[in-house]
Amino acid sequence: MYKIGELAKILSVSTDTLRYYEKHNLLSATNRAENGYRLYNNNDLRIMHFIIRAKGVGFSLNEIKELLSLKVDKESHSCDEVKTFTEQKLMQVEKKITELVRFKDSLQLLVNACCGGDEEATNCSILSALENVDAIT
Amino acid sequence: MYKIGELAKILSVSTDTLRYYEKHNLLSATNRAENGYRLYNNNDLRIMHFIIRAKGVGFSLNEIKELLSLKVDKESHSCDEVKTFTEQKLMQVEKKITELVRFKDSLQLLVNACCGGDEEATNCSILSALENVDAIT
DNA sequence: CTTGACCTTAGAGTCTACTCCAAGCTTTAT
DNA sequence: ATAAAGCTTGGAGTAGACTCTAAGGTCAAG
Repeated sequence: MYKIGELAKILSVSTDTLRYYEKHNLLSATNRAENGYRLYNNNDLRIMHFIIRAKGVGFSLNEIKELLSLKVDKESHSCDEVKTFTEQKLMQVEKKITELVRFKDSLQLLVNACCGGDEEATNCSILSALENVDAIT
Repeated sequence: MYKIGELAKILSVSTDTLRYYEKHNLLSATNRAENGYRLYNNNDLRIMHFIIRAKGVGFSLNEIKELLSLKVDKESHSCDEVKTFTEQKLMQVEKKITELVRFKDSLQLLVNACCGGDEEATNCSILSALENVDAIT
């Protein structure tokens, strides 16, 4: 069990952020100590890792909340509903991956083309690198 | 040459957004008509595509501005400086790709594992899917 | 047994990235 | 020729995601 400050340190986020996420129903501490302190367990840690990763690749907290609430059970969502929603997200993620790979290629091109040789290149920007990638695509 | 409204339509953004980017030095229209209207060309269009893509995969406008200003020339940055900066970004992008692939695997797992069979799964969440992926990683 | 670090809540403040509004000029359609 | 649509600027307003402040309770170390 981690106190809020301990979890925050492990994750390199602020305690305020953790309380903010709780307030907005992304993650609440599994239980509380008798003194009222929040107590987080390893599952909470895992969820936070997920949130941080998802945020890093461009998902909003609302989207992340939706993803976290994805559960197949009789009361809430049917299997088909979850499947449809998830497949949509899957397509989004695949698109992001494609774009990142393209992005990566541009950067790689910039490093190689502009700084590969001995002499200094004088007119070498991310945009001219992108131009080439766009031409290929 | 596109007027601001035309470019906005092509890109599915608002004219306000284009003016906002100009104000914050991400992209200014290449020239102006005699009446003062902004006129954008295909290069501007290309830059906007880059901005939109970069934003979609989690880069902030400031980071994007930095990327766009990457140019190798004597006055501003040396080849080595650009190379170092770009390689850092490259690592960031590679990390994002790894995370997205992992993310994708989780979602795939959710679709397959929870909705593959005929009967309804009752305890099937993105988190249990993630648990498996984490176990592999 | 008190000092300092850490915890609580409630609420205010900040930064980013838009988004909207007002007042006025230009262009296009009827 | 006049109205609607689109452009200009400057500035205000908003949503999302924190971040900070105040006022107070808890706990380990000296």
